[in-house]
Amino acid sequence: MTGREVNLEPLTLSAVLPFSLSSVLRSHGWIQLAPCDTDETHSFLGRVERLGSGRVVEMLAREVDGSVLVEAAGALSESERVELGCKVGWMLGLDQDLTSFYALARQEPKLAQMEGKAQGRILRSPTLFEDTVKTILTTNTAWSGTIRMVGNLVSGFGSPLPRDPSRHAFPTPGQLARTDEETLRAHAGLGYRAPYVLQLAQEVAELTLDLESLKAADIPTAELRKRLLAIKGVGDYAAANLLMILGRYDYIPVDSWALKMVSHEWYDGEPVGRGEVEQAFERWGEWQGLAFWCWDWSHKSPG
DNA sequence: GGTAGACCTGGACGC
DNA sequence: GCGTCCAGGTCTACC
Repeated sequence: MTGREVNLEPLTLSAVLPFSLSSVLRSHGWIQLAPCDTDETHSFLGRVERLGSGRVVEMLAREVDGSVLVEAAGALSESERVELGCKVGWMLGLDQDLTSFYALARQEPKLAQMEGKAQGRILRSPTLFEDTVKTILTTNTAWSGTIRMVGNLVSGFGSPLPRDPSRHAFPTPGQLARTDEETLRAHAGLGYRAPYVLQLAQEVAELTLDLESLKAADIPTAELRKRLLAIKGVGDYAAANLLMILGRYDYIPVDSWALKMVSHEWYDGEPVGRGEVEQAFERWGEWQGLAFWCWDWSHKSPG
């Protein structure tokens, strides 16, 4: 990221401690997906963001003395500043309090490092819509495929940054809803996932699906999971992944990587199934997804 | 409720 | 360079 013109009116956000920006950015691969941006040391979160007004801005968040400083290129109105602050606060989980989990994690050598490193927050997108699309695009493909598909969506359908039209924001539901299945399938390279993404975008754009309300829905995790599973293209793995993003850790996103890790951790590399993964973390109850996610695995997977 | 096959793409591999 | 095989979750049809 070069030639960044970030200035004017920085916004300071406080976080529930302990907090580490680099720990959040390293929490999973989302930071590698467009339109997010960082450096090798994960010292900042950069992003091209489309605000509610339709204005597209370049934002940058840094950690300064345990707080988060948010800057945008160009002056923002007060409402735009509030919106940007809310988005960054949600993305970084600044109000998440993991105190009770850390108390349990201290007793487990494989998790004891978490509190000291301020681990446990999982990087989110500003909207659950974006996270759902990205999660669908992680299924049944290699990570390189996910990067490619998300990149195609952003560059092909997202609003361009005025001062650098080669960079784009993540497309809104309306922008994706206006395209068609064949374009998503062939040109964006989504393959069979195209109808899933298109249907999701159309339902959100037409307000028949209120995804964002699930962020604060005061309902049991099992009910929340049911609603996520009702989305075409979202199965057990994707639902568990989205629940983790929503701060619900009752389910484990069991994918092929999870099976491999558990196999090497407890079964001498012998093949295991979903049951063995769930059994391994059952004792963590409402925190099992987070314990799984942050586990210090003995088997180090390449990449 | 469980299972098999199809879906789509990129990468690895053999020729 | 080309063809084949495989990995990766979810959906649908079927039992």
